[in-house]
Amino acid sequence: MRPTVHDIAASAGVSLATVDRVLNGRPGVRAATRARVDAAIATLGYVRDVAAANLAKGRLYPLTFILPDNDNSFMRGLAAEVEDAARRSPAERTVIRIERVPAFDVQALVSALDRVREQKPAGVAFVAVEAPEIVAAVRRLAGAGIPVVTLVSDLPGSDRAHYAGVDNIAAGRTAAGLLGRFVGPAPASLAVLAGSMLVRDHRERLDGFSGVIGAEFPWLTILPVMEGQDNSARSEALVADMLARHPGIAGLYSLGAGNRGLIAALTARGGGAPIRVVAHELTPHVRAALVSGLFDAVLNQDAGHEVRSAIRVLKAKADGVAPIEAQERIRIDIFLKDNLPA
Amino acid sequence: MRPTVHDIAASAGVSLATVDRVLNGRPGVRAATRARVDAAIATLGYVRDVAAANLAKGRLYPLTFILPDNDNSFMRGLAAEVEDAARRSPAERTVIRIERVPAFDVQALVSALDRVREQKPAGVAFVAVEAPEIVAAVRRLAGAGIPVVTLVSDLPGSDRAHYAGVDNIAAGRTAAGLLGRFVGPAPASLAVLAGSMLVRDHRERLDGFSGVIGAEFPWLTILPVMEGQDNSARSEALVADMLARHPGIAGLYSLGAGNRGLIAALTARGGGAPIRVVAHELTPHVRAALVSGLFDAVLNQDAGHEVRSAIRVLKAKADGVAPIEAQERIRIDIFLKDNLPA
DNA sequence: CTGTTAGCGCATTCAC
DNA sequence: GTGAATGCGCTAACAG
Repeated sequence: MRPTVHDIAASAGVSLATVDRVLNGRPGVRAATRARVDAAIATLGYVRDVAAANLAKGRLYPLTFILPDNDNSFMRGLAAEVEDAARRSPAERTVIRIERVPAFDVQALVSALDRVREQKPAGVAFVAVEAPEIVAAVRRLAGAGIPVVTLVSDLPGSDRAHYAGVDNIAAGRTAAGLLGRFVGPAPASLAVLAGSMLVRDHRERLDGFSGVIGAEFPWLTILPVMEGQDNSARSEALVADMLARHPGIAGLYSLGAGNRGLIAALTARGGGAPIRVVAHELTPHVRAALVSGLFDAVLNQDAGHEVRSAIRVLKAKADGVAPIEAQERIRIDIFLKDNLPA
Repeated sequence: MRPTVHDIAASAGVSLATVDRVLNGRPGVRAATRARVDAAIATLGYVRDVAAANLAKGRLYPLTFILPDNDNSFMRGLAAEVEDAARRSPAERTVIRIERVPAFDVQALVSALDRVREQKPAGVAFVAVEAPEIVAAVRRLAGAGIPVVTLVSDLPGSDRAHYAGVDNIAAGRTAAGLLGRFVGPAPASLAVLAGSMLVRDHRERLDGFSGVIGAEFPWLTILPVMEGQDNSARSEALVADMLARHPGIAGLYSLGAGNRGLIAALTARGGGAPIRVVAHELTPHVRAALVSGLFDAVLNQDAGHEVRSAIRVLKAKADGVAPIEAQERIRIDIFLKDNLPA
């Protein structure tokens, strides 16, 4: 049987209350007494029963998720996962609030972060936009003792406690490793379709991609990056134009959203030498393109994992305990048509 | 505030004990009374606090893992993950026992399963070997009300409650999708190194691989499968011989263990046309081969995920609740040198 | 068939 | 500074 507070109280010759004071580092215990209790804890190998402690405290974890009101498939899926988690809240003693902010709007995000801070939640998760004002807002939260987790897009150099998202440089490198092998050993050119070079994920993916192509596939040329603003119509026009002007394109890396437009342009093109395509995020349209053979591979981040991980980490931080590191690393999932999930 | 058993007792005009009987489906309650309680539960939107229930029950989950005493890297890693989980036991109310059995020994596994059944654990996880005797032993466990989870290798057609492992047919298909694209559009031959066609994982991987090569890369020929018995020396000899006799080999799929021998044979070969290699399980040797460029891609199953998933599922089954499906699907991780985990 | 009561392991009043 | 008593939400004897 595991030792309980009663056992250590008896063993140290003190009362439950004193044990509790020592356990929770509260004042009002003489150093000598504290030492006796600590000794008992150590020799008995006591470990506190967190569930019982939470029950006694009636502890809840109010967590706030700040999500952009973007309406692309990925963000909708992310929001759905948060709502799912909210549905499981009772069992996990969490109380999840969702705040919506306009996408890519630094001021709106700053005021959301400040507003949320007033609610004094046990933790905050948000999709970061990179700006000094945001770094400062996160610092204010951390200063108020509220742990912050960045979701999907990180904010390096800030006081965020954790990043629940993929390594985007590795993602770009991986895309290059795949595409470089797919197009073969003959000189050819590669097109890149991004959303915007202003967001960190996209920049990192491009950096990783360019680095590996340059170093390991030097016979391949990367054409000037198309910035489709994650918008389908714009992406379609850009890609159609690019395909018309560069018949030697053997591969294409789509590192942002707006894949509907890309698919349309590729479909319209019809014949010609095959173009190998690697894209991001397994949305329904992308999935269809994979199945039809239009896309060759898709790199995906599992929004459900990211959300559940963010919650686990925030709870752990709120309790002052360490999360299981290996469990919280978000993988880059690679899908071919052959390993699509049911 | 969430409604408690007291609230529904008051609302239904009965005592706590009756509420508890209804909640836990125990006998000794008149249908009419039961209905009143159910109604109260529904209208108040009661959800039971599992933590409190477990505390009251003093419930522990004795779980037994039966692992083969194989000493390849993967199985050692798996065992280490189980031991890690055992270390976290107190916090999760689990009591984890590990039983070792000789690898691939049906009789030993059967008697282990029967022996474990006598201990009446709350659940059993084991690496299946396919045999009717094993199916029968699992049936006996299920008959005794003990949920069984197969780990790494499944036992279809048995009463196992869940399979914590990857879809090996999909893995083989994925390997084919990668290798087929890697070797390019010219006729060539592919070599396959397996452990043994007697184990289900390996058969399934080969089936998936052959299917996709035949259907989508018909210009590629699969050479007769080499069976290295997951043994390095034997694998090395087989591969060296194969390479010497078939200079047209453009790709190799290693679907079992024994990769040390494969690496030795490939290294000894030296020059010649490049051979693209896809292998399984990210062990230290395989990782090094990936980094050096000898291997192109590795399919991996995360043993830590599998163990944690098995535990979650067994606890859920023991409680008679449904696990989060999406969380329990074990993915096929694909690694290139570009996305190796730290 | 139903109700009363005493805990599970811990935190928190309030006295001493 | 320290201790005794009470309750968190639920289960499990034991009475009736």
